[in-house]
Amino acid sequence: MEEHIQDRREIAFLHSGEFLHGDSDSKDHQPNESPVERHHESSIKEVDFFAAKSQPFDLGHVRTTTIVGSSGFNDGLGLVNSCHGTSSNDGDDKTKTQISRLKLELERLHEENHKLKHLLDEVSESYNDLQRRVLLARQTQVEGLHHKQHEDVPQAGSSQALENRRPKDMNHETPATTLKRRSPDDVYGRDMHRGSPKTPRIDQNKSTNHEEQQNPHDQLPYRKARVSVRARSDATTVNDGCQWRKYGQKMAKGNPCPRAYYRCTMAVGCPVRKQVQRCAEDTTILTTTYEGNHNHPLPPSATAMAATTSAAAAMLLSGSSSSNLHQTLSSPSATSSSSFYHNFPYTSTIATLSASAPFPTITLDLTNPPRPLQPPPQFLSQYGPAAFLPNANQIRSMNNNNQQLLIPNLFGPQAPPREMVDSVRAAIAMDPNFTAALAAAISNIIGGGNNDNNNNTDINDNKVDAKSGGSSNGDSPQLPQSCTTFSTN
DNA sequence: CGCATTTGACCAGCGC
DNA sequence: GCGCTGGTCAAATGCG
Repeated sequence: MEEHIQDRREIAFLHSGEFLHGDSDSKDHQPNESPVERHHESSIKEVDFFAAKSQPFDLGHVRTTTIVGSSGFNDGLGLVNSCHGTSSNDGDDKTKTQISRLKLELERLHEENHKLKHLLDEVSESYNDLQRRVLLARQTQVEGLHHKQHEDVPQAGSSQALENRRPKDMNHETPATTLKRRSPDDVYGRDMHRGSPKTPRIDQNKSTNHEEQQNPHDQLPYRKARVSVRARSDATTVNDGCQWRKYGQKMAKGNPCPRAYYRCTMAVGCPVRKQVQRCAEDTTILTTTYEGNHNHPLPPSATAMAATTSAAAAMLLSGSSSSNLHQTLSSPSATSSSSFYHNFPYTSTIATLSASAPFPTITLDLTNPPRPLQPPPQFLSQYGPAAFLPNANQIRSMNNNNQQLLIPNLFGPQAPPREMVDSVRAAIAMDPNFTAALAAAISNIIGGGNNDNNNNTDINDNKVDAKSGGSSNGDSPQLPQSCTTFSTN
């Protein structure tokens, strides 16, 4: 992708004829350099190349071509005819000169692109950091509000009870990479010390706590929410564009199928983990539960789903319990939202979060066939047609013990992740509290180089693109946990 | 030989 | 306190 842009840019440059104007755009890089110096440098470049390529030509020839080349004409081949008294060999050499100039320009442009890429990375990083702070501020604000509103009437078993638990977890429990016990930093530390003598865990916990006290940002409950994806697959795991390493397997209670534990190995210390388990009732259904946030650039095939699940997790963590969501959806006072939800086919059956669930979990059910429906005009204009492609299904509540908040079957099993992204984004958009999360997701897609082609093809070719570091999700700590990737098999 | 997977042991949280 | 369960570790094993 980036190569394409680079090539296009270079081709455009060549077509523009600007390369014949000496180093016209080298001003950008060396603003303090005088025109004389630039011209001189241009000549030197040519002389050096010539010296290397063809010795017999004298400097006068070279200077002549340099002057002509700098004069502004944009027909390189015309140079041969315009030179008096030159032989056909001279013409060939001058053509070679032009080619060499082009090559030099290409090299310079490659270099420039590299610099720009680096600059873009820095900007993205700053942007992500800022975004994370905004999310943190919003989250803190919302949680403080909820605590004030409900501290007199704590309701066990309600989603609010779960909400109230969160600050406690934030302060006294590590964000637990291992879903409970450990922080991402802890994991990183362990990985870094792999092979060294095992240290007592209590010491590790101490150091972790110390780090958390020093870094309040690390206390974000980034690992408190999970995103589950239910999809039909015969493979042992879904192909989500990331590289995973299995580190454990357990027999879970109430399910004859073992649960496998994977950790992301695309980067050292990446805290993202996933659990894969087949459904007991229907073994063709594979449930993949993601948790954590990638701390490394993602391949293009992984970016879309990462944004989706990040947004979903952000929805859970932004202070919006499912009850709030329910309220938002059903409230007549919710102007645009309610009007939208009257047309939204799967909003009426959103399940509620229960305190029985150890973590707020949002489930994307991809197992049911799609059902055609008509999007409301305002939705189309706001979110685009992709958000309402005819693969959206009605929400269904799962009657399992986890009492998960369910996003309904939004997509068919072979639906492109982009559609998933858009649909989930649309669902999330309905709660005002999700704005920050939504912004994070959208910016992730836009800024992360999300491209539809990649996503759409990757979902079909079923190949892990783990080695390609193309699109950059950037360091995405701004996104709440459960930043994941996914594509169906 | 290096890396990934397997698998039994271990640990922490939770309910009784 | 005890047992159950979920989750992780790490040595053993398999594979290319």
